[in-house]
Amino acid sequence: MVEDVVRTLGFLCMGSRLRRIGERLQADTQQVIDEAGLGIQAGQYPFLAAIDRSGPLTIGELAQAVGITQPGATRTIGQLLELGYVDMQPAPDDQRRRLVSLTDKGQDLVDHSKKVIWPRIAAAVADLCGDLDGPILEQLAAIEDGLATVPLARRNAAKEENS
Amino acid sequence: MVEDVVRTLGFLCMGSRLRRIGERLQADTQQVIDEAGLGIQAGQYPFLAAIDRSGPLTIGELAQAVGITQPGATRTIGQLLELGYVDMQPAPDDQRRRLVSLTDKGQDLVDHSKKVIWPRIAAAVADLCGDLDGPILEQLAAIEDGLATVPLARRNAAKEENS
DNA sequence: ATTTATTGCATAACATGTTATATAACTTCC
DNA sequence: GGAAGTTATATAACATGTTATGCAATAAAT
Repeated sequence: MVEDVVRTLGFLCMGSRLRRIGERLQADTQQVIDEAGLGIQAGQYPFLAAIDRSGPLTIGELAQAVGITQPGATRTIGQLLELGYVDMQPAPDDQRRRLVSLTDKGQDLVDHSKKVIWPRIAAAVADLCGDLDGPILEQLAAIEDGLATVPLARRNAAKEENS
Repeated sequence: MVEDVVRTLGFLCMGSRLRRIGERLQADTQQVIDEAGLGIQAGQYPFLAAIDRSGPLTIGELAQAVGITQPGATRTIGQLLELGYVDMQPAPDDQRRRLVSLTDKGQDLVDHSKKVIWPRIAAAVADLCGDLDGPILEQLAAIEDGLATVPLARRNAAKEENS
């Protein structure tokens, strides 16, 4: 058994730690999405959600909304275009800007996700860390331990069993 | 001004959120390292720290210690070999395993880092989130806001000014 | 009005994580 | 003691983030 240095070093490795947990959480989330048979990546959802919430947005606005850089947004939107979930058109008043909107297929996916998948994911994550409190390092440890014990995809069933 | 969807969606986008914050924290950490004139990447430090703490480790043990997959460890150790901070030799009893140890240069870097850089980084991160408490989503919001207000690299100076 | 600066997006190059798989070295099991 | 399985590492292929930079469209300046 090897010591987990990143955990041991605490604040010093906070960046690595958060990234690592984020990656695991997102991988677990992906599993939930896949089990539901939806052909989409977890990282693409925030883009669809942003448009659903705010109406058509430009690439730059999407990058801001999702909190990544513009080239990253350009790439993900390219994927969503390929998948047929969004549509892109030059803004009428400014030919530089590209307005990205949901297609019917994209809106259907969002509507279905809102009903079926998003609540499930949010509930599973809430089950994992919703009741935590206290210093962040302790909460992160609890989250890592929790994920190792019961993966996210098993956390809805567990809740339902209790009802 | 565009709404931050990832923040708005809370638990639903927790994975993206943690990753995003981790990436920013690590970028800020890198800045501190660069300002100190050290030729090393933030993500390489945990490997050096792991060997420093536990003595020579194999690639697989390093991967475990740092919490990434083995190919990732292989690559980072390759970089550290190039940089001359570590040395790698087949284990005497098992030729498959490669024992990675610190070179003198690597040990010097670790010793210097322990004295000068690591406390600085840990203090800056502690300044950012050490006093936080409460639900994780609130703490994450505070961390993001805090980073946006005063980047990590400015957080030691600020502390020292008060003394 | 035409030059100059700025803005918005695309693209290239790179960083660093992942999964899948090949290969060599050890173990196991008749 | 040799065949078959297992383990440790390396490598390839891919995902998804970044920075740097080019180009076209717009805005600003003289």
